[in-house]
Amino acid sequence: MSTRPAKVGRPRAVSDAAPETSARDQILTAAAALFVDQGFGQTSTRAIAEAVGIRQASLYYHFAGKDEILVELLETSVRPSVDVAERFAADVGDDATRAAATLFALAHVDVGTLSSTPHNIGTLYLLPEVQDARYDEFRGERDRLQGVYGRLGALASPLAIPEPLIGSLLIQMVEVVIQLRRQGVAPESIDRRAIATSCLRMLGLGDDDVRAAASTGALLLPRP
Amino acid sequence: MSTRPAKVGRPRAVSDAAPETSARDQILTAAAALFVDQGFGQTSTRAIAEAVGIRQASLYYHFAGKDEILVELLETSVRPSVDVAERFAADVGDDATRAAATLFALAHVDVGTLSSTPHNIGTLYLLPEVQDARYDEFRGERDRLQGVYGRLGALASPLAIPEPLIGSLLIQMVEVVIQLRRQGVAPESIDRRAIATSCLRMLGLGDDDVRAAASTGALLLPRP
DNA sequence: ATTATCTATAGATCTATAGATAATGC
DNA sequence: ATTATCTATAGATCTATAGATAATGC
Repeated sequence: MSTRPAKVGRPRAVSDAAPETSARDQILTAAAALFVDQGFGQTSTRAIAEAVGIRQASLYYHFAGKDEILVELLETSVRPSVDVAERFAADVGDDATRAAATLFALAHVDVGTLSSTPHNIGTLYLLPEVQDARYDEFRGERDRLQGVYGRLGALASPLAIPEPLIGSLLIQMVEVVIQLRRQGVAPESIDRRAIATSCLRMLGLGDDDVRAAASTGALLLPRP
Repeated sequence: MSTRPAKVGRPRAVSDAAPETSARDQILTAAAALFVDQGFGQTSTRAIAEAVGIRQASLYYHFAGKDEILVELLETSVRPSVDVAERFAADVGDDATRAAATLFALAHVDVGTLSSTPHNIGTLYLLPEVQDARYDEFRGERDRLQGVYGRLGALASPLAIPEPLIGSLLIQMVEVVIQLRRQGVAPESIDRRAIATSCLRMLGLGDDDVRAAASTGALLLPRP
């Protein structure tokens, strides 16, 4: 049997439910769950601390305040998506067929991510508080993600839809997952392929092109 | 010159900026603006009162609490949409062509409504607080709206996308307006037709069918 | 008498800081 | 000595109620 590493610092008053996880991560997880279902302003530092099993004041050892917790949650949720998107988009050049396949793959991955995230964390982006200047950096990353969707979509589409609208519409379609989960749909039952192909159809691709893009795009997906 | 009607009740300490509007409506408007851009939990009753130009305690003469204000805002924002949707959908029968035209018209109207609403009030639906049982009735109305979109979409589409996903996707596409406005796009510059036709393409309609549905659907629109 | 406001305030938070304490590390 | 917690609390809110007041209505 594994003896767990002895812990530095005064022990908690309430015994630690997840001793393998760092206190910092425990806080992030608890806060995410609360922000998502009660909102940011409605969630007190006390409620977060209680969920973790520490005293309210102990939060401040790890974070300067509630804001900092949200900043961290937002950054870590969007950064990986942007990285994937820019990696995918790098190889596309200006080939419409390839753009369509890449877009399929990107949408498929993002739908998967949004589906499997622990507490429907995607919702955080919808919080009104995120409009505040405090979260500019996060919104900047989001804009980059939307830019990638817009460029791929404009390239793949035979139509002349303005690029900013395309980007917004595509992201919006992918984020239907957030609303489905809110409505109680089981994350495993969400059909990634159906959503990704809907994106392609929205762009005006015909049946055959959609099918081709989906097959080629499937090859770009990470090993399942 | 019009002499405005004498006012009952103790006068306000601060002079009334919009004497034509009922206090109740002034409160709703001010609260909507604040909820939308700071969030519900972050908005204090004091802030609302201050925006209106009354004392914090005076709010309670008109509303039992902050919740009641949000309830009222949600109800009045969704009810008209549901009414329009059900009126539109009533005449469709099971004719796919007619369903497509009706869906075009419905999407066009809703995009227009979301575009022209004073404070991007559509955002309210995205507040996490709205998940609470307190707002069940509102969510019920929303579900009806989504149901209409789903039925029309399923009828119009040559594909076999599951109806619940169709409804969610269509509403989601229409609500791209909310995100566009958040991103600073001018409401007048939002292209209703482009969004409504995107909905039809997403369903798998070909170019000709989309064009036909848009022309027929345009006839269902209220006089502009 | 009724209406719509006001002033004042109780009681319940909530955030953030100061300083103590109980572990391990060296 | 360092780390991660604790206890205690100041000071700033915030919500909701009680009761007074300044208009109009009858």
